[in-house]
Amino acid sequence: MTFRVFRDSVRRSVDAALDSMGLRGVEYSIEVPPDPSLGDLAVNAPLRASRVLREPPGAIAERIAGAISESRPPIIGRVVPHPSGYVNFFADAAELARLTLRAALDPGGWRIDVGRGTKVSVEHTSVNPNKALHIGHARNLVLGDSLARLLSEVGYRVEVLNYVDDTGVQVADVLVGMLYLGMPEDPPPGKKYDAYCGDEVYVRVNELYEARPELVERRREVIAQLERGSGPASELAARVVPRILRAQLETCWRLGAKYDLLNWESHILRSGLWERAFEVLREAGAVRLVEEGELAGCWVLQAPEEGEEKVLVRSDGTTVYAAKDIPYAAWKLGLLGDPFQYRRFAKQPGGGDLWTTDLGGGEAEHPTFGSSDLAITVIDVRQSRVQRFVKYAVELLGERSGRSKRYLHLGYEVVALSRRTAEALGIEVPEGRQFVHMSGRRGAYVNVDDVLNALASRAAEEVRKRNPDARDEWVRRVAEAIAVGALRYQMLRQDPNKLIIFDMEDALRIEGETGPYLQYTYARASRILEKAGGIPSESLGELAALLSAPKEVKLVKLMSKYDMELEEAAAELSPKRLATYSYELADAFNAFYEAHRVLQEPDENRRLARLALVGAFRSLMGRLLTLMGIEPLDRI
RNA sequence: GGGCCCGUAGCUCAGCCAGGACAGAGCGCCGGCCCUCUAAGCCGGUGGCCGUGGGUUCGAAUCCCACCGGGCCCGCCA
Repeated sequence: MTFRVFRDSVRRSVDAALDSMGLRGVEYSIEVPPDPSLGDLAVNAPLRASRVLREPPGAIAERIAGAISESRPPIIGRVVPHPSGYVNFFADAAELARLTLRAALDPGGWRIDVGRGTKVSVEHTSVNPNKALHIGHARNLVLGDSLARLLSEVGYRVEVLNYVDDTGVQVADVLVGMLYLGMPEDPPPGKKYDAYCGDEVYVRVNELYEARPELVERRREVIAQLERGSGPASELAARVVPRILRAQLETCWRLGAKYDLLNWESHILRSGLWERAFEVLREAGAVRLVEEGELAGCWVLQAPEEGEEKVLVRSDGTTVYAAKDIPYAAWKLGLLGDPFQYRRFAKQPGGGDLWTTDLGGGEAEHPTFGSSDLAITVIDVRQSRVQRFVKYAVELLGERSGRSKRYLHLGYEVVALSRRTAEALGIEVPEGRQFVHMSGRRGAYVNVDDVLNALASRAAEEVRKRNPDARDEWVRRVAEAIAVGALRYQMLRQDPNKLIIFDMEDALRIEGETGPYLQYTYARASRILEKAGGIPSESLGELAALLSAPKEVKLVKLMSKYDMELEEAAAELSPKRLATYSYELADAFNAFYEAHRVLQEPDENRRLARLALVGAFRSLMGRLLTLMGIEPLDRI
């Protein structure tokens, strides 16, 4: 409500000026000038108008500026025509500061509601329950969790889902190892259960398939039992899978993620949802039985482009993997009713229950799940093709039921390992390649827990250096928060459609554009406020006018764009923007911090004004960090 | 063969969707700054025919086309 006020005022003033010059209807854009010394906003109307008027842009700029200067609202300061054909506008610094400080310091202020209660489900993480999370999964989790936080902040009702593929090949591999190869169900002492199953059992079993082909047959039987839900493999799975899942969740929670509900593939398989979806798709003519050719006997989905088709039901009557995604997506949007019961699965750190679907007797009282207006699925780009079919199918189901429902695949590129890091792990890197893809089956990956542990011990050194007398418990806790901040920021700042080449040495950096830099800056602000004993709450208006030094003004301006930045980030489903904006803010704060004293400022009013500025910064940075799932720390 | 994504400073990346005023950060490298608000910081310097070639436009890193280089996807696997 602050920079936006300025921008809207500029738009109104320019419209009025154009009107008075007989130029109504000239299209122009409002931009940010390349150099702040030119102005805070620039309008290119003169360039556009010069085509119509056949007059040099510079001259038109002068006329427009003249027309505006006469009567302008207080938020608009100077209006400066530029010979290049722009009219530049300066916000009135005092007015902008007043509005910004007030909004930022008001705990209930700056509420944004573009979601208006629209229900959105965000599915993320969804790691096969047979191994520990590797850093690729971390990218998924961080993207999804940050997006969920962001959407919730701007007024959407968000439901976070985590899909558990408990009937797939990957789980079956682990069960094969335990059932037929004598691998113990319990891990060796000190080994986390998900890491044990993934690093040892899963990898070993996959090594053996080639030498012992009969194991592949065993696996087939295991999968059949899992789908049916009976037999010795199924009984073993009932113990092993939840145990792995809980170990994975420890890592997820460690990273700050929260979920509302676990959706189990086995439940979806037995829910009858697929049969219902299939029925509707067939009636709609989207699915057809192929009569001849290679695909004879298969039911295929025809979509979304001409000639593209995807087999959903094999000629032997079994369904393919993609056919499980469709009923799940339909459930998310409430298109086929709700066949599930629900019960509590776990208590999450920081409060809040994690629920799970159930097919045999849930709890009588439970929140309403599913039935979202928009379903967002966070999965890597390799799934794009399948996701297009899912989107097509489920949106078709929506149309058939006369409801407007949307399905969105939020894709992102995978995380690969740098040559240096891969070689350090003993992974062979082909000549000429700068990176290598991770592979769970081959054991070629970097676990999230290991990265966090390395980061935490690195951070602990630094924290200890600065706080020699602090309690170990405090140092440990702060170092952990810094480790999470570092990893989350790294995963967030990169554009989702760019491959991340993970390098361990690089990842352990906590200087420069990193999460810890933001946390450090936040702590600086916190300490000033702590020592000052509080923020002035009165006469903010007069105090704000004292913030006239360039570095103060620059910081205020950046902060004044908070709501616009959030809305933009939400509209683009781009939590990355939060990372970029936060870094700019921290940068501006540090520049201010180095240039001006706060506590030692001799002029009392100026001191109070700066305190208010620091308080406003701390408040906004704290909110941004929280949205990114990075813990704001008052002291580090 | 078809489709999607990436190519900007030695390295890692912003900026591109909604085209404009000298192309920005971080890391690295060189040189400065702790006089009690945390130097995980700050200031200055170094460094780029924005992959190539066409086109559209008064104007292109940004839009369109072609090409080159790299990645991914195209299974009755999951």
